[in-house]
Amino acid sequence: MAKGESKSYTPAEHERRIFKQWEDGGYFHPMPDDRPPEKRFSMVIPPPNVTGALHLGHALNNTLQDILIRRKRMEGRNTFWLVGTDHAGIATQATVEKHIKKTEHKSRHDLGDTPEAAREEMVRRIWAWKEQYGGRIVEQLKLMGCSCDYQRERFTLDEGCAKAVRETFFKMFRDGLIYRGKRLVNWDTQLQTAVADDEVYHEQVKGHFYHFKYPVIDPQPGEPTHVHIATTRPETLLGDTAVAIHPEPDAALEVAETQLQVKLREATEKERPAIQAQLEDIAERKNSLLPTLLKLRDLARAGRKVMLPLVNRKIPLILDEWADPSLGTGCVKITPAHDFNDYEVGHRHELPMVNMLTPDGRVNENGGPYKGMKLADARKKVVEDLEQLGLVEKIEDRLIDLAHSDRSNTPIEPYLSDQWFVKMGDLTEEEAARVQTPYLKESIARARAASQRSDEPGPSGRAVPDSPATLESKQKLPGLAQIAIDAVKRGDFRFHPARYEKTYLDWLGEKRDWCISRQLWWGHRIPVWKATFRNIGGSELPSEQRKQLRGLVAELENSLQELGQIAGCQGEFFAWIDEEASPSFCYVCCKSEHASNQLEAIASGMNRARMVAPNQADRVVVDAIAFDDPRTNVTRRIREHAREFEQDPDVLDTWFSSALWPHSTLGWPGEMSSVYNQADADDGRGAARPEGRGFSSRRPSDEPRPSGRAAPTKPAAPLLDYYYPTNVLSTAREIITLWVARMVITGLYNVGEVPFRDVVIHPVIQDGQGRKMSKTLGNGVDPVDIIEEYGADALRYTLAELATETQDIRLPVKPKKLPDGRTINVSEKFEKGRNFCNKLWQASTGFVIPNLDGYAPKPLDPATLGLVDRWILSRLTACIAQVNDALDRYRFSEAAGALYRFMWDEYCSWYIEMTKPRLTGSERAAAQQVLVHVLDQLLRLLHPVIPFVTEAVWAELARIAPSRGLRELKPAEPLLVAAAWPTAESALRDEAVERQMEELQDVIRSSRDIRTVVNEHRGRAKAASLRMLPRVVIRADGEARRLIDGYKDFIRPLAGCELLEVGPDLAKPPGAMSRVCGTMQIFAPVGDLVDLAEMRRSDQARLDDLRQVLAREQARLSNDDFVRRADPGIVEQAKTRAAELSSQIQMLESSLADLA
RNA sequence: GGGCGAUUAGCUCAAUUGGCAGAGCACCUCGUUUACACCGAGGGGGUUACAGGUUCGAGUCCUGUAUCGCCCA
Repeated sequence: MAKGESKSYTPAEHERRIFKQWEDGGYFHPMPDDRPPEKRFSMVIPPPNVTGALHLGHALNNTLQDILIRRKRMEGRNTFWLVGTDHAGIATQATVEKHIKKTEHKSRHDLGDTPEAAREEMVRRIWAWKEQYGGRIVEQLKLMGCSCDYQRERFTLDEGCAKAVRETFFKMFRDGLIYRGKRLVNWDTQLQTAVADDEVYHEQVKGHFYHFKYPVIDPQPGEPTHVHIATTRPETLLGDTAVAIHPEPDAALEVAETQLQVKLREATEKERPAIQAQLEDIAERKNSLLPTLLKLRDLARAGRKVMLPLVNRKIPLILDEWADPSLGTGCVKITPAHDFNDYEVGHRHELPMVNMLTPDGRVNENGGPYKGMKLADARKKVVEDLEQLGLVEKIEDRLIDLAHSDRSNTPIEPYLSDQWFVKMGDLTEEEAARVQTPYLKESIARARAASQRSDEPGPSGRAVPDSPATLESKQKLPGLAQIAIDAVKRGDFRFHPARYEKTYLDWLGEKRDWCISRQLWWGHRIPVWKATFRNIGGSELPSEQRKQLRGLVAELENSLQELGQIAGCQGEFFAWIDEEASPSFCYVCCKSEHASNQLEAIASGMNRARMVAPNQADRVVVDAIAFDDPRTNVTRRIREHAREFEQDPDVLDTWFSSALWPHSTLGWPGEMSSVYNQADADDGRGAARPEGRGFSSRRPSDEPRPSGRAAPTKPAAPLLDYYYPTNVLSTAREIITLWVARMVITGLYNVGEVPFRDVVIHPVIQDGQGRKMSKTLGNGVDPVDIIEEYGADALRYTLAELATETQDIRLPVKPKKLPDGRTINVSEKFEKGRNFCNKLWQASTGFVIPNLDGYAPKPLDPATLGLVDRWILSRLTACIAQVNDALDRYRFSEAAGALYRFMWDEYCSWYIEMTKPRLTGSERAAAQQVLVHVLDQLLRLLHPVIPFVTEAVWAELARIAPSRGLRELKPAEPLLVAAAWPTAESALRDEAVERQMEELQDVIRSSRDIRTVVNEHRGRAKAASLRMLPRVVIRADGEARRLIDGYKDFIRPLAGCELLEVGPDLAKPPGAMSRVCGTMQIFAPVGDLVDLAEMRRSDQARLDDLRQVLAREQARLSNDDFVRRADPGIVEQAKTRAAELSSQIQMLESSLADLA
């Protein structure tokens, strides 16, 4: 670029080209090598939803990760950042379903003639959708400059993940950690699936509060004839199995009253009326309601029942504290199958659970005459019918907090259904005995050993051998939640900021079982087959038959193992029966898809067309032996035991595969050389093999794998071996529970080691009003828009600077209309990033590079350099240390701030400015060399944050200054992405030089200040403003004098004065304004330039300020306590300061005196 | 209901072990000077939400209140 020609930095001209250079250079695609563990660095990306797009939160998170990994790469580590996407079960399926509904007016069930065909077609459609939109995420990451290994991109539904999912499921199933149970779940009647709590949102809707009466059966004289209940969901009456009354309504009311009175005493004026009203309500209840409640309580004690109207079922009155006498009617209808609280009550009282709902939201056969009606219709009809019977007391309007499905926006119904769960809680001895997985098994053994030790009285004497607590703790053996709790308590990994450890521990401490089944089609299908026995059934099982049943399961299991042996999937079947719950069938879990295919073949009646063997050799084996070979008869025997095989239709919760992400993506299940769980690998024995097709939601178009038998042992997993555990996981706090905790669990369980060392929780970006960014509010910012408007580096810099340790950050958003008519959301905040990049670009390509004519670096000793050079080297050293320290502590904002201040304030505003005059003199060569060296180091430091512009400048600089350094000259690396990270050379830090520089800066600033004040007044007087003060006189002595004298020539242009005089006892010129810098006094004669009376006012104000500060300091010093008790250093500081101030005040006073 | 966080300049946020409350934007004045107007020089702007307490000294530690937000029920 020609000198004098200036051009702003234009990101679009550089970014794509530079990114391609990085990728082509293979810098993001590492290979395991011989670097030791401390010279490696790995991360896995939190996989975004494959059909979604990156939002600003992703941009923030990925910026932070990229900063970390780029620095580590420059430090010479072997760095690996795994990238990929999540199949996001329900979100993706719902999106595609919505799309099909809109374009074809079909539901997913209409996509095929048979349910199976519809399912296959739907899955095909989702895959097609994924192909179309799934690439978007990766594209966006590349636009941002993220240095992920794009060649190793993964997907939670790919083969490797499928394999890991099956392996994990199988192990957990075998260990007894996965079970099937009836539970109340959030049911989405539209999508017909259970949805997780985090997929539910609550909204206030207008509804009614219905008051009904249920008749008491055979009321005696004096007894109530009815119980009064109130509900917002009348139709659930059909599923009522009890009515609850508080066991001590009188006492409960007393307690409530006392509490309110206490509250009233402490209440503010504003709160009083509400509390008063509540108190009156209780008093009223004591009169009117309590007598009835007491009678009902007695009826309940006597085991009396009420008649449930409409369906005419006799249901008991029960005593339970859930019925609060200070609320509603004091009695509560109990519908255990359709209400979460009632469910708990139902369990406490062992009530029957009557489900009255079909999966699509209609009344089922338990609803008698209402069968087949939609819930809304049933509600109307139930109320009408009760009216007819005279059982409706009143109907009130009321706002109801109603749960809605995030995915379909329909109201959630609590629904009792069969689901698969992972057991998270502690284990009993019996349960622990089933565990074979090494890590868990050893944890159990350790806990057992520890509890035995604690039987002996400890040093605290607190462990009493026979106390109930000890007995209880002895029985508690660690389950999955506990091992993850222990890991963080041991310090196996750390949260940043540390406070989030509490979130993690609190959640895990609840040890709530994890519902892993989803009634969806998009996901990993649950690898379990239900085998229904012949000739066995009924829930009441005589002991004789029970024995027979066990024999049957054992035989089935044996036959299956035999089949496994023949078909090459030995040890890959596991049969389990819950005799109590399901005596007519057992579950068979398949470890591989190949094993599952064997069952499928048997299930489909030996339909050979459906057989899928991994290769021809297997096909022959299976055909020949499993079906026809009279020597074994194994399939015949299996079919003799089981009347029917049916694969579980559900898929797994997406988080199940996400939980495995850090190890499944690195090649688990495969063998590590330093493997922890060798035993487990042996246990798997059998032939692990590449799978034929994706196990679940399989892609019909998938090519069969090349044939050929796999090695007889588990494949090696070099990535796992080399990169696991990863170093850092960076994510948002809302998924500490959903994801982080579960990754720790599976990492320990499967690999025997936590998946990461540091968990970085970044803040949430909100809009300017503190609201979440969302589509509905239209306040979201698209990172791609920001990249187009300001450049990727601007986006990254701004986000990095925002990333403090707080939990929310606000980003004021405003819409902007583009020339093409689109309106996008932008934020002025990004201008700071853009300006920052431009400043760097201008300084480098506009000043440094054009001034390098004759650049000829030679080894030099920094100690021989002048003040300015030594100063910038000292500041550079400080900056390197600050950035290192900040990044080591994951303080991204601090690092960004340190870089900003160094680049802008120190390098540009001072160093470059002070270097300008030196470029013409004898210092030219050294100035050029230091100028280049500091820029070189600065580019390296900035690269992780703003990789594009730094790489662009790097290339420009290399053309004219390929060799750089101070003591030692080195050729610049070809690309900055792989250049060495700077080291802070403590020898270059020179605080004396920094202090001297501060004095110079002070003098310069004072002079500029005078000039500005003068110009302001000249402006008002309509006089032309001055670029330079004609004369500045500095009264200085000793060190200060020598300093100023030595640098006079470049102080003058910076200070903006034409003539500069320095001396120990220079006379104050007449009509001069003055400033004080340390021990120096600065005078600028301005009598000819401006009205002195005005100047006097300006100086007077300054003097007053100083006097105030001095007064404060003196007050402090005259306080005995301060002088006696404060840190001596602090007192000394205050004394010095006071002395300085008073001498400065004196100087100013004297100069002010003759300014008139 | 439980937990966590925030409240500092008009806005968005810093402030290390308690020791002189700062930055960017916006605003005001001046300036197109030889890298940069996406710029430079200078300036104004603060009862650190409120009420107590500990301390020689509190934005910082403790207690309480208010408001806002998030997470979990």
